[in-house]
Amino acid sequence: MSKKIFLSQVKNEEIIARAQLLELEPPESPKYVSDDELVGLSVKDLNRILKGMSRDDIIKLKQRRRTLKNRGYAANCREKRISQKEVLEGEKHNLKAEVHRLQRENDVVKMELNALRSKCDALERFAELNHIAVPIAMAPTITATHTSVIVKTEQQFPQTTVS
Amino acid sequence: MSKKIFLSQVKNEEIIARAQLLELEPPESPKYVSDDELVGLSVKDLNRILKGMSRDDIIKLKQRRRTLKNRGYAANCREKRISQKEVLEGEKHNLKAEVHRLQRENDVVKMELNALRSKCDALERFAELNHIAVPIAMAPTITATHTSVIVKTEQQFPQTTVS
DNA sequence: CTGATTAGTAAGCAC
DNA sequence: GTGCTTACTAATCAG
Repeated sequence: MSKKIFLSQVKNEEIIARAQLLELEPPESPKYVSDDELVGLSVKDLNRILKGMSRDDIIKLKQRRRTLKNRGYAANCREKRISQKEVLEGEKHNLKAEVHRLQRENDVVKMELNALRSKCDALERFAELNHIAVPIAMAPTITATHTSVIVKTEQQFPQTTVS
Repeated sequence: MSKKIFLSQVKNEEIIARAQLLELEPPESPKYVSDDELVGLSVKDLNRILKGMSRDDIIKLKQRRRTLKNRGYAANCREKRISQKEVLEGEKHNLKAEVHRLQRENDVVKMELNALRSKCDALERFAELNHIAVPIAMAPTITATHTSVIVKTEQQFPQTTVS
């Protein structure tokens, strides 16, 4: 990849050539207006400069102003396009990070759930083995029907009844 | 929003004018080559056509070919740009969907975890109230230290010992 | 008229 | 020489 050097700002040497092409006064003349000046001029100031010029020169100067303005608009448009792309890429990057964060969080919660489930199962088996009847509110219930959860235990809860 | 109608394909009426401007034969002449033909020509076929032409005409025809090629390259470049943008937007959309899916899954798992935690707590309180000693493997342990988990119960587990 | 956007053109670069 | 990308121009549209 080499650095691409494109035609961007008009070279200084070209200013006179451009002015001559447009039949305007070269930089030496007080009537000469540089590109930067011309685009920056307010309509009021522009008319002040246009005073005393021939109709032809007025049309040409106005056209040059329009062209210069268009040049700026085009550059603006390109810059906007690039920044919009960067915004999209940034949003994508953030969403990717969020997905990874949520996946990690999910894994942690699922591990906690599995650990707690093992413990709960053990308590219930302990109760059953020792013939301890627990209140119905604490009785084993089948809750692990969510397919979204990774369940490593195939243990089926035995139904116990109140004493 | 009105439909923008830009200059795209060169109008048929302009072909002759363009040819005359380039000092080439108009469509009636057997030497005439249309834009589509010219860009589609292989170098071999191009040279066949160039045979017998003046040096000037050769240069001009080659330049026209290059210009036509550039027109296609530019269109191609624009199309690529917008398709890349669409790809980015699609990826962003998919990631958003994935984030929402993971958030829902997370909520489900957390609710299950909280429910199971309540049940486990109740079993342990029941054991303590009835002076039932459980094996150390099932003894309450403080596991809810993960800040990522929404815990609605501030219940602190009492430490029990083996019988 | 001003600003934005589009297709086309030429220049420059990489292969 | 071919293809791509860039800045620039003119045309066209919206406000």
